[in-house]
Amino acid sequence: MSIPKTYNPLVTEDKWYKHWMDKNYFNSKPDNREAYTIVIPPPNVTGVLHMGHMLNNTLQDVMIRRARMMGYNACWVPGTDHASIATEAKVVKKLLSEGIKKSDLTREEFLTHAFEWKDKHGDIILDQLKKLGASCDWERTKFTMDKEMSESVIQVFIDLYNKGLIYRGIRMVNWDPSAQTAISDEEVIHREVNSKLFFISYNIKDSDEKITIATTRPETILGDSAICVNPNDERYTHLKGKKAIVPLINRVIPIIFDDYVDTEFGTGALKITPAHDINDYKLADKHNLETIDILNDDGTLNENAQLYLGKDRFEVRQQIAIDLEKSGVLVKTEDYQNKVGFSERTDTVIEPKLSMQWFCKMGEFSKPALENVINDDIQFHPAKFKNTYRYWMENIKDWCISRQLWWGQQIPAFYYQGNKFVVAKTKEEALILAQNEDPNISISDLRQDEDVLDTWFSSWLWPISVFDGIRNPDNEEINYYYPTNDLVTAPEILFFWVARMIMAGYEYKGDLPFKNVYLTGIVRDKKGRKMSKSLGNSPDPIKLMEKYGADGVRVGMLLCSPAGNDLPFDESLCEQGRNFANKIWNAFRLIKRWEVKDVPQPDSAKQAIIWFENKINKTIFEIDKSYSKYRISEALMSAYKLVWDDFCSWYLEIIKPNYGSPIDVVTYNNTIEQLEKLLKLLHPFMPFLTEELWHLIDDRTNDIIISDWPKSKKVKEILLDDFDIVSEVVSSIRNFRKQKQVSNKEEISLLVKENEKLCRNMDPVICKLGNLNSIKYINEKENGTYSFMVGSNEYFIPLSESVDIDLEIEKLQKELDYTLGFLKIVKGKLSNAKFVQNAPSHLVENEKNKLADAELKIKILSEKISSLSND
RNA sequence: GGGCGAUUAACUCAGUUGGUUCAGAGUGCCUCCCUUACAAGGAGGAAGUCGGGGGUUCGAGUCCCUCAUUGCCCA
Repeated sequence: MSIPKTYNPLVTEDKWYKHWMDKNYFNSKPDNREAYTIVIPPPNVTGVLHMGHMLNNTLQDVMIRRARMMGYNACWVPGTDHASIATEAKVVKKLLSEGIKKSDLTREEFLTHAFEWKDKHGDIILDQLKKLGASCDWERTKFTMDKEMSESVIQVFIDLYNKGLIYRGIRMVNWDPSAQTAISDEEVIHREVNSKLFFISYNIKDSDEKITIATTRPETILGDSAICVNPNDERYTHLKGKKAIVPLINRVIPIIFDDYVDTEFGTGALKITPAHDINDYKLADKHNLETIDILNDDGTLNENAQLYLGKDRFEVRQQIAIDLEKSGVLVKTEDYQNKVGFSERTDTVIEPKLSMQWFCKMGEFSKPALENVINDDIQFHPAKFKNTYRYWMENIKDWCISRQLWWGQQIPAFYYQGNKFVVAKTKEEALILAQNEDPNISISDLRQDEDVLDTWFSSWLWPISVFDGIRNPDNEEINYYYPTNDLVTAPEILFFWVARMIMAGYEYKGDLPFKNVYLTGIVRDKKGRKMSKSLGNSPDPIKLMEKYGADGVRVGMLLCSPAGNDLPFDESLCEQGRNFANKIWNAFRLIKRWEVKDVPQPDSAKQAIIWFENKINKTIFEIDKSYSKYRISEALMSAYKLVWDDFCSWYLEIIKPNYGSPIDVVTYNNTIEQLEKLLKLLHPFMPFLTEELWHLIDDRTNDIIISDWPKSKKVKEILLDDFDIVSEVVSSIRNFRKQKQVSNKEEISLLVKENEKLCRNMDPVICKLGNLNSIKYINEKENGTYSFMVGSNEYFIPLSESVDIDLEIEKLQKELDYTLGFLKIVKGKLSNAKFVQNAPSHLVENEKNKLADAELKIKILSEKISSLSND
């Protein structure tokens, strides 16, 4: 059989993914095994796969594949969310390009278009995940607007309303004039921008005096209902009881006093615009001021503003500055940096706006949600996020859950007789409730709330609703799969989503939704910028996978991604991943090309097997430990080094038969056994390559994806230590060959003066790797040789040519100096009475051993130097 | 402004309850080698005052204080 020199992932990946699907390995059904469950953080239906998804889903796939191999009933539930704002915006835009305006459509017509769009584009991202190798149970794929998912959402809304946890109220909300909807605090991104501070003077009524205020939003003076100063500010105390006149529109407003005002900022006089600033609103409430809303929903000015009717707020900001200047009331402008809120979805400047919205009370929910994270019932990895979480939970505010959109679950509130309303699942049920209030009401009097619910109001139920645990709280699936095990997500949505799922979990299941939360880093480019579509600095994951193979990209992503730390992505990481795949491929090629014969097993091979079995056992132990601490990149690195360094560079080199010679059966079989273990350890990271090799090793029907995860056995540490000495001896021999330009092909011999006990079992290994014809043990040092030391033992290689004595002495002197320095430190410790008294006895003992070793070594080195000097 | 982190080699990061030769890994860099699995490779090598300063301790990368720099969250 001829095997290509380089591994070609393209031909194997699709083949094996299809095979796994055909065998239905990803599918899970409740049985008597223990469940291991992950629910995917549902990507946005409008999304295409980006590097963040790659990282996130690779991690989930690693966890789920390992769990599957460990014998759990592994279930990874995939799906998407409906992303109301983003999707609606996309659909509106698409319709507009076809000449259709949203306002010309009925709600039903619009939703038909939206679902058409979803059917066409909504699953792109899920198909892309298949390329990555994601072993999701695709039969369970959910969408947050599926019928049963929506029913769960509505049921929860009604339930919370009936419990008094959902209410309707006028509040200052974050208004997105572009999407024309309210959004939650969490969807507002505050950014520092360069703006201007406008100083505007207001006349005082019945006086020649003026009062000057400073604002970054001059257009809002049209909505002013007071000017506020600090009662302790002596500049203004005489204005008590006076009124000011708003420039341009000449509205008369009171001057009020409140110590909220910072005397240092601006002029110390603050204009109050209750309808458009949250702090002003609070002051207005306190001082009973009028509220004048000057903005339309699209961000243009309305008739309350009196001027600039129908013009956009930013246009007005420019114009009003000119007009104020003309009127001589613009005192000055200053450059100013301030933070401005932008919509996460549309990147439009958010306007604080008073409006009637639906809110969900958070106070009660936050208690168990906080407590169970603090006490580690739910563990965060890394734990540092507990602090951030605690802070948020302790300062939590009610959640604005209504959105002025069509794409989403319509709020099940039915109005009648103006603002009276009832909350019910259907209009028919609502009618019964309404008739309790007023028997004369007919169904045609009922009008359903136009708004939909926030998308997060769907996704906070995700771990429950994907198993239908809201509608059927005691069904077999929810009882089996819930609580789920691990959640992998980005810290950015810790509050949006993770916190709220925890709340919903305790509310609706009385239990945590997941036991562990693994928070990934943010994928950044080389310059440290977050990868984003708008910056265009993100590589296309699909192209990366075509170039380096899915396995290569998976490894590349994981190599440098410790939990919670940002990942400065570089394509070279994927290259490293691809190279690793190729390395394993070639190790296999080497083994496979050997001719296997019933010949005696060389001692070197026998020893190598004993050593490598120990090494692999120790590494399995370490890998399992890393997994248990969610240090996935550490687990990968352990496996990487085990394969590359220990298996390829050491083990295979030892057992490799001479060119053209056959290998003995025992060694061969053992090597295959070890290789299979390695492939299993690698499978979660590199599913495609490992499945391919698994079947190239042997034509078999069982697959590696469902094979048993290797179990670590007891490790004989002493064997590993002995091998460390061997590798040091071999390295020294290689150095010798390099320095003296002695070819590897030329056999040499080695003499050993054993000053401290040496394990000789491994000598055949040294002979093999060093290409030695013999190792002889001697009692006296040999002159005229190249020499080196490992520990306190001396090694000599006889030379045909003469030795550079000065160089040898220099080398020895260097080592002697180092050892003397070391001795000094050890002696210092031991002569310190307090150390000897206070330190644990094993440490003192250790220092004594170090002292003895160092003294022996110094003695040997000194002798060598003096004998060389005398020659 | 309030809160929480971070600072260890050129880069990205480990370093557990303070205690072995503890200053590490991977990448990169430098030297040599197209040797018979792999140049997508092999064999070697250099590289850090653990951000600065103070303190606790027999002992500090690790604990405390302080300063500097920097990131994130909230207002």
